[in-house]
Amino acid sequence: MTPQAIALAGATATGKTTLAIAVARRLDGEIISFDSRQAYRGLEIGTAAPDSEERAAVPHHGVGFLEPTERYSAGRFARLAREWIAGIRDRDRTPVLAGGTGFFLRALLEPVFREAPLDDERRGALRSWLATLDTERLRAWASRLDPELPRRLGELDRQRAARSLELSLLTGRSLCWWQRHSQPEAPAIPMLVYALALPAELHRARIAERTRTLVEGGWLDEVRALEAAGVTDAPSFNAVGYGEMLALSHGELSQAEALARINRATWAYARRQRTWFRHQLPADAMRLDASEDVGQLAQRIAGDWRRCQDERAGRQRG
RNA sequence: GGCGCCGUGGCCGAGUGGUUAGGCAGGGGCCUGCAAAGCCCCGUACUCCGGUUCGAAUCCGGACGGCGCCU
Repeated sequence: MTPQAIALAGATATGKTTLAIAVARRLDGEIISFDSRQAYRGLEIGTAAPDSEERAAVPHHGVGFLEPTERYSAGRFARLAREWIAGIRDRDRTPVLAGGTGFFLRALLEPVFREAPLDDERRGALRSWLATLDTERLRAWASRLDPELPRRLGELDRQRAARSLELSLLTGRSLCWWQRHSQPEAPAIPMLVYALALPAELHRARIAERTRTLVEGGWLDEVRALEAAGVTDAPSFNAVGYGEMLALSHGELSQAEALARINRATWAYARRQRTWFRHQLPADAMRLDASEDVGQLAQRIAGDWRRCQDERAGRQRG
């Protein structure tokens, strides 16, 4: 299957943005971010989203386009990304996906099932009601209506229990039923997938450096603007570090303490990403050492891509 | 030199004769529409040496180390 796009997956602070731009430059590409927080307008600084210079150099999609109060999800991302990819290919350019939200990337590689249309109001009402129940209750109820799920996942956490309940209650079919019987929402998109990884010690150093850079880049002002806009309880605001920066702004934390906490939280997040990319990527994903020279990495990726495209051209001729 | 206090896993820190304290840090893992989210799992430590006791991190003695005060 000829790949239709390139995907660069990597944990925070692993150099995806820079590499993506280097690759896009070589292949006349456009970048699609699969990052659940860089998508928000007004959180670009603290999420280390590509800056205006980078975005001027290469067209970007999926960055800074959502209101902080909006909800993003794997399904929504996948629908948007399919359009972006189609558009880029229509323009005879190369889609270069880059990001750290592995779950979003998967929604393209192994599309989620097509769900019966749910009434947003009923769904919202149900969610708020479920939010009031304690975890034990949710878990027991979800397991009763969807007994296969706990067998597969082990003891359910409340987020998954609530999701399962939402489907059982609103559609009369369990999550597992849908997964088995419903068609994928769209065909899978074949991609050349690369996983960027850094040795742990270096990775930690990069994270500390990144935190410092973000603060120097005006993170505090960004957080104050969000507070002034009254969105500190919006879905976007639980991005790493924003709570700490708010506390710093209020004088509840010293700058040193805030930075230390943010580093810890970022590392905890990076660890989860490392685990995801270690086990959840397609088996043919290629591993890259992100400490190598960006130019050489980009060179190699561009070479792989051209080879794939040439093979297709060859097949078509022959 | 004398007197007093203290000595718990990487760190903090409970525990005063017989249950895995706990927190932080660290590591591993899960993941089908909230994913920068939500979860799960992992360390038998008590400075050392003797003694008392059926049994000691917990009591007694000594050594060593730290802190404080005194001369």
